[in-house]
Amino acid sequence: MPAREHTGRRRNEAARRAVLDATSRILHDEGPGALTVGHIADTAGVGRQTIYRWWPGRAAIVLETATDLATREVPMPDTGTVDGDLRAFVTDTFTAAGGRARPLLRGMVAAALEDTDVAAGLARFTARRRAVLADMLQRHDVVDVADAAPLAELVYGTLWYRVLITDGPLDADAADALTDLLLRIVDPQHGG
Amino acid sequence: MPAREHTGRRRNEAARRAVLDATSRILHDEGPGALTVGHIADTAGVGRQTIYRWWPGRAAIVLETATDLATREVPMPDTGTVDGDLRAFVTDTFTAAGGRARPLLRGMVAAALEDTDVAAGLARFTARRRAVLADMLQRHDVVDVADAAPLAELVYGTLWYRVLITDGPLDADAADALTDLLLRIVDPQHGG
Amino acid sequence: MPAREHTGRRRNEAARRAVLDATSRILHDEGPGALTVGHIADTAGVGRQTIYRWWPGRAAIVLETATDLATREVPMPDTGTVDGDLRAFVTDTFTAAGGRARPLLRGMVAAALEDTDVAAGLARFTARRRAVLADMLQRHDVVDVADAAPLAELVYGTLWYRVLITDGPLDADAADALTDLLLRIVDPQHGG
Amino acid sequence: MPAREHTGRRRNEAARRAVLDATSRILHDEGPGALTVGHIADTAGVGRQTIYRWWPGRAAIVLETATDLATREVPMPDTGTVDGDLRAFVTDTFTAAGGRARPLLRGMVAAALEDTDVAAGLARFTARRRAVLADMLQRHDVVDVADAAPLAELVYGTLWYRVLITDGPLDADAADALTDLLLRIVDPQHGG
DNA sequence: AGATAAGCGAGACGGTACGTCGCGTCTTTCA
DNA sequence: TGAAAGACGCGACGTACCGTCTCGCTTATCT
Repeated sequence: MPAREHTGRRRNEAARRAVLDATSRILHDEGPGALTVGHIADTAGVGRQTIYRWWPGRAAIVLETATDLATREVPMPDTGTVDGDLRAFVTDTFTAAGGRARPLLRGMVAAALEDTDVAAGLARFTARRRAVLADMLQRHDVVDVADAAPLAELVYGTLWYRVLITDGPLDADAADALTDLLLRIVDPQHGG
Repeated sequence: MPAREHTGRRRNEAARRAVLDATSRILHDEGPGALTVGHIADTAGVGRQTIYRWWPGRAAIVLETATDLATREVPMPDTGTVDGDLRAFVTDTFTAAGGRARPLLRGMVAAALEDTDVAAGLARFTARRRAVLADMLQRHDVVDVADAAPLAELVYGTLWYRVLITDGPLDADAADALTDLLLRIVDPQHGG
Repeated sequence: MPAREHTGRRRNEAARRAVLDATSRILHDEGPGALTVGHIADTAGVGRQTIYRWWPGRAAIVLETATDLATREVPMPDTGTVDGDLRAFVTDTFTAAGGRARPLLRGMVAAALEDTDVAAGLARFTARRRAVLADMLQRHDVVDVADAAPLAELVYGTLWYRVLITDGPLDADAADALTDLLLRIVDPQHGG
Repeated sequence: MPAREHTGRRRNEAARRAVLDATSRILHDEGPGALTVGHIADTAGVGRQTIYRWWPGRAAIVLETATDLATREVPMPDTGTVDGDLRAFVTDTFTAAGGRARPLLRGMVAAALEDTDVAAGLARFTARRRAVLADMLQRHDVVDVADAAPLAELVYGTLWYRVLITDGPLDADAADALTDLLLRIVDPQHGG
């Protein structure tokens, strides 16, 4: 009586999900030190070889786990104003990153720091996120095209800084405070 | 004729320096993957036990190496204007972090991500750096007390984001661009 | 092209043999001081973990090596007389122990002296050897049952004494001399 | 307040005794695995360097400890008969070796097996003991000169065999049994 | 329908780094 | 000035993971 149906000579999608879930769960519950390939395999109920068949190593698993999760979190807001859109986006982003995803983000950077391929993947992933935010900003004429990218970098710089360095708060209040600050760049009268 | 004088029953300061230097050199020349305790010991010409006698593990060595180095880099500027002081400080900080110290900073975060004690040390270290910058900003009346800390966080957030995530530029130009952006918060007319 | 065929998830018997052979060779060629687990592993072309997977430590390897070897050395003689059988057995035993096996026997005792489990194994091994000799003696009526065991002990006592303490000769002459002495116990007229 | 008076520039005899006593006590109470130079030094209340000033290493300490002890144990009997003298000598020797000295003897062989100098010392020591017994036997005309040495070897062979291999009994009964056996060699009528 | 092929859980394998322990040497400090 | 204290360079210990491999099985696809 197998715990998971065999799929014969086709890749077993359930096994893939089990690996990603196990990775996420281990990082959250037991910390990054417990994230070994063997432990992932055992937790997922999967053979180690199955992991190496589909991922080049532990780092790649973390990257895929994190990107899989992060992509389907932050929707694109449309409130009609820069203020509203930016505030909504930053709030969504911060609360997502500050919650259950936080250990995953930390794990992703740890993986990137010891694997250049993963570092490249992380760079690509974050570039995509910044582009989304920059696009949103440019929809509003008040923001110069030249300003959009730097502003996006300030948002994500603050986010990662708190995730990685200070373990600082990433909630609605933090998002509001940062939004206020950024709006004083976008619209100088704002902070008046 | 020993390569290094014994100091009898006192800690050998030369051995400590050799370990920190070896750590810095390995991170810079061979990358983080080569930073094993055994390799540090060999490079420093030191027994492994000597390392474990004084440091709890590899992570702690990296932390000490980085803090040792980083503390004696950025001097306190005094040009008389916010613009001048901030620009000078950010430029010094960025060029320091963007040069030889970059692999060390990356190593420090890698170490912090796998050791809570080191994470606390890193948090303390970075808090000290932010405080220095915030103090500087507050010397100028144009900056509200409440604004100083957030501004400092934007500076270091950007710095670490580029070091860790995007491997982005950290030079005088990058410092200028960021300074311009921040001055639009400090002094709304500036960006006018 | 691997130097040794993998056997998948079954124990690799070739690796086991390589370890035992390496142990024997090291003890003989380089002495007991060179018998470290790492050196055995390197000589056998085996990972250290493979050794620890199957043996609790160096001592157990030596025990297995020695018993493996010693068991298939001394055949059971059958000349028809006590004199002939005893002489043949002692000669075979002495020449075996006095030749290439000598460093192995010394190593086995060294191992037993630092590991109680190995000591028990050694006791069992030697008891078996004594029993073989005692059985042989009892096949001849001239020897009382009560005498067989003590006589066997005299043989092996002498053997081990020379191996461990005096490094004395263990050859055909030594075997003859001891046999003569023992026969004066078995058959008082003999020495007359 | 030192536990032991310093003696200035002369060797401190009390320290030597403390080391030998500590060695004996550790071997007896904690087993051979606990016999490290550091532990001897601590137990003796002596600096490690003091040990290395007077002994070449751990093995030499064990050798000296054991010879020191063993030499002043077995007196020379004189009952007037071979039977009486031999029985008394073997009994004294066995009970001495079978009691508190047993771990010391085992330690001495362990030391000899890893140090050729100690092995030579042990060979010398045991040769001396055999000579004492052989001399005693030769005082009685019934024993041929040629027989004395082999007989002595049988006695000590049995002793060490039980100490090192079988952990067999070494008491008055064991001594009696062996003596009876040997007397059948010395005097063929004896075993009638 | 039987043969074949690929994925799977399992676990042994050759390696490498870990952190600890003991060795024998060295210098300082104390009495 | 000998001895305690203890740091040092060295190297073996036993453990934990890594990434590779073979095994014995299951299921889908191809003849």
